[in-house]
Amino acid sequence: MSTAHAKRLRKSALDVFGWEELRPEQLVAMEAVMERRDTLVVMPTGAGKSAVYQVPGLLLPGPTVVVSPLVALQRDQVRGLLSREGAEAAAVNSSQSGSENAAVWDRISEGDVDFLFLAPEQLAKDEVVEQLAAAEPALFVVDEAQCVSSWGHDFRPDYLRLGQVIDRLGRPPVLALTASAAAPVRAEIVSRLGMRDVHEVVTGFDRPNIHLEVVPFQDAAAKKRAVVERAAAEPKPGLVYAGTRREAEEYAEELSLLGLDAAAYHAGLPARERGDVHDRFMAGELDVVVATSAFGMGIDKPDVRFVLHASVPGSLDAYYQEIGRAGRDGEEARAILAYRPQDLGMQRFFAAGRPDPDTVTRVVSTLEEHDGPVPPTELREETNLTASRLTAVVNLLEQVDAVYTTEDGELEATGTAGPADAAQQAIELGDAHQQLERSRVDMMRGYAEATGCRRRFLLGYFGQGGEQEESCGACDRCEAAELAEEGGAEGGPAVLAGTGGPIPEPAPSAPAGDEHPFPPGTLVRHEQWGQGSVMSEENERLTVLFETVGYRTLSLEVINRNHLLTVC
DNA sequence: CGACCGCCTTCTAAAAGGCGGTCGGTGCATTAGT
Repeated sequence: MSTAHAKRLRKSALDVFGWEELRPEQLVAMEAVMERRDTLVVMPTGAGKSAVYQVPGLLLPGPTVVVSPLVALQRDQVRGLLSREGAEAAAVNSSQSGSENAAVWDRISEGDVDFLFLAPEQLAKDEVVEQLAAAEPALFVVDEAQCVSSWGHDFRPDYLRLGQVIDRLGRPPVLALTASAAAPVRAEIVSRLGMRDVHEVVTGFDRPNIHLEVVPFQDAAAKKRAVVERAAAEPKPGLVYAGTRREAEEYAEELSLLGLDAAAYHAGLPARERGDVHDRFMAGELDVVVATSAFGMGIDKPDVRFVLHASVPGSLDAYYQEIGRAGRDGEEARAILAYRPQDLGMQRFFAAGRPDPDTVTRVVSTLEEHDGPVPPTELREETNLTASRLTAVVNLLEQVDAVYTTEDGELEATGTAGPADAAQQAIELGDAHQQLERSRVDMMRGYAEATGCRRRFLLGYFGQGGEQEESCGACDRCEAAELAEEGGAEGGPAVLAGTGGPIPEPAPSAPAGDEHPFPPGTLVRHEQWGQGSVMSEENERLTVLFETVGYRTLSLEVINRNHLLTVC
């Protein structure tokens, strides 16, 4: 049966897209889609993720809906498909006029569109969901699915509502695609989208051609000098990630003064300028782009030689995504993190974004005043909140069953708990999420301050710790360890540029005595923190992701002495 | 959480330090007003 699918898939891949061969993971994922299974695909960019929906999308009867986070990305995706003979694609978004969007809906009702691209905010509109339901989509794709977890909670809360949209569309098969997602992120994608009996296709995370390095600093000015010097010295082209818009502009300015073709990129720039920087970088006309986190999604430039972080990002997920833009061509590339512990402060601040208790209480009491369902727009006026802030609160209330959404997208209090209790529970849920986000910042710190192999730490975080050798040979820590071995006991654990910085502990000499029953991947239970899974081990310490409190690092010695963990 | 800005004070003068307030990252869509 699956071979029949495989044959049709291969034929369509060749006829329409001109692909002679499909990779085994692509084919496995496509077959799952053809069998109408919910499917989660985690593949590095450049591995042909889009093909996983493009090929089946043409074979399945009915349109394929693709949720895509950026309008600019949608335009490229539509254009790419239209260049294929026999593939009809369109988008509905606010960059097009009302009549243009109306024309797309006409084409859809006539069965003339194979692929429709939408942002989640479009799907928050009742009439959009109705028109879509009438077209009976054959497949619901969530592209860049890590956005569900990373943006859904505050920034773009409509991502958390896609599960309900899928319900209202009659639950077509769901295909979620992402380039990187640690286990808890994958679990959140699956649960938020309401995916069932999920077929997961996860390829390896390792990018062995990317050399990993962290350079510690205490002094801000010293870090800045070093970043400029390093960006100037590394082979080009490269990407520098700055923590703020202002820093991005300052670095770009300094690099330009050194005679480099450098440009800043952030969301505060005029759209024209952003497009211009993007195009020049892609065309190879720029040596360095200095950007905030705004730069990256949809960028697939093969020859980026280095990604230099002038400021530490807020999670290893974000860090991995950003360094993953280096060395797509498989040639040598470098990921360098200029690390100041103080820079974590801003990330902790960002991680604190949760609805404040007063707002939650206000929404609850306004809902209670109505004797039935309320349209969200009306609620927005009454509470005087922006759409995204209101949605973030409603998402929390819905999770604690204080609110539910009717068939036509209106909101109603369930009344199962009193208003005060409902608000309290929602606030606690918001706090729990905040705690998790902070623990992710701590994991980023763990990487930056790791004394053992960086790659091992990174892969451990993504749940592949067990498959990795002790030493990768392509990170600063492994190189330092080799040096120390060659030169006897002298030399220390690392040769560090910069001034000062936390003195790293000596590399663990780890005799044979580090046997224990908790290899990465083990499910464990802690008396206080409940169930969790072991993410990584380093330096006689285990990092465990607990379902309720996030990441925690525990010393093996203490675990053993106090019997803290039991294997589930 | 930490950096930065502007204001005030300070061993009656100019510069320096303390203090409080503000800001910091991602984008969709929509609206008001040329």
